[in-house]
Amino acid sequence: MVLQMDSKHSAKKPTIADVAALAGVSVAAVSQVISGKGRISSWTAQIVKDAINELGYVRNHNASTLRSGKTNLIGIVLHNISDNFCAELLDGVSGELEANGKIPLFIQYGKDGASLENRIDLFLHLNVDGIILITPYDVSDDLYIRLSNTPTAYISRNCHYNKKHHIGPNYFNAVETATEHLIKHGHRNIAFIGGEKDSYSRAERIGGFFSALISYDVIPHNEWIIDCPNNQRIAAEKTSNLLTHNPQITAILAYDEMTANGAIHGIQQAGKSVGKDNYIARQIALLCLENIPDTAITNLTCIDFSLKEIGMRAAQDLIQQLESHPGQPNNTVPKLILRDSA
DNA sequence: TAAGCGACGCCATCTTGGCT
DNA sequence: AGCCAAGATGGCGTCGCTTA
Repeated sequence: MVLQMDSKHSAKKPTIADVAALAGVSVAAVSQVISGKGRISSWTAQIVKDAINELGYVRNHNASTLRSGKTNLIGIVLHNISDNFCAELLDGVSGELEANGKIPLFIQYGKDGASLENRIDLFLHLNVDGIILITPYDVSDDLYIRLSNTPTAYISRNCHYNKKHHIGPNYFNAVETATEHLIKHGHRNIAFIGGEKDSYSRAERIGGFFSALISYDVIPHNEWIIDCPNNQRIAAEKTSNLLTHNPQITAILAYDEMTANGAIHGIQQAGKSVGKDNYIARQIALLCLENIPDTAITNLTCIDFSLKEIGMRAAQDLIQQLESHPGQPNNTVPKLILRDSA
């Protein structure tokens, strides 16, 4: 019987009370040593630390959660971790959370909304302190209601900037900046290639494009705005066709990296080359509306949406909510990365 | 005034005891 | 036997008090 009790006792994890008993101090004193708060002499602190080492004591996270009401867990729900958009955002989000003592947990969901709601419910059952939702789409009103009692920051590709705690790439400003750059370098005949017709973010990009053209008194040509699926071959065909029938075009804005790569081939098929020199009428300036890393083979001028920075700002917004100082995340300013193509 | 301690509260889950 | 309310349990953080 005694042996059984001893065996059972030895298997039990040491608690703060065990540490206190071994150190000859109160539980409160041990707690203060562990947290670094309160007034404890260095002599007592050292005795407590020795007792902790001797027993192999580790603070019980569940008990700490019970007392403080905080888990320090932050649930990150994202669409697809292998997607560059999500990966870059996640880099910023997790870095900022860890720097503030939070534990990021992430989970991905499929395309169906039910799966997204299941993932969110899972985090709510885990009693996370807050949630960061990274989604390609705008969030439904039902989901907003479901998350209304949980501090949440939203990042999405197509976001409505008037919604609270919502941040995302500012496509309008990005394309406005890119178009201005081309106009300032003498281009008046600029085409826009790429994106699906029903895409919200494409509409936003075209809005920025038109805004820049109009503010510089450049006449927009609707027939030079070409939609295109995410397919390099089709982008090449459409670019070649456009340039063959409209030789006055001197610059192209490409929707994304795939479109830009297709456009390079299309420009060559039309008997021209990619470059900044629009005076000899044989070079087409090409500007990609998506960040292309320096390591890429092509040397394209492009727009950097600062996705890592967006992730950091969303995490900062969530931390402010947790500290009961809710603000509103400021959107990042897209940067133009100048290279050889435009 | 520094150092240390007791008591309380957190809250989901389990146990106990009383009642029908 | 079944149900329900009340109490106990787990480990920890912190307020406010006591002691030297």
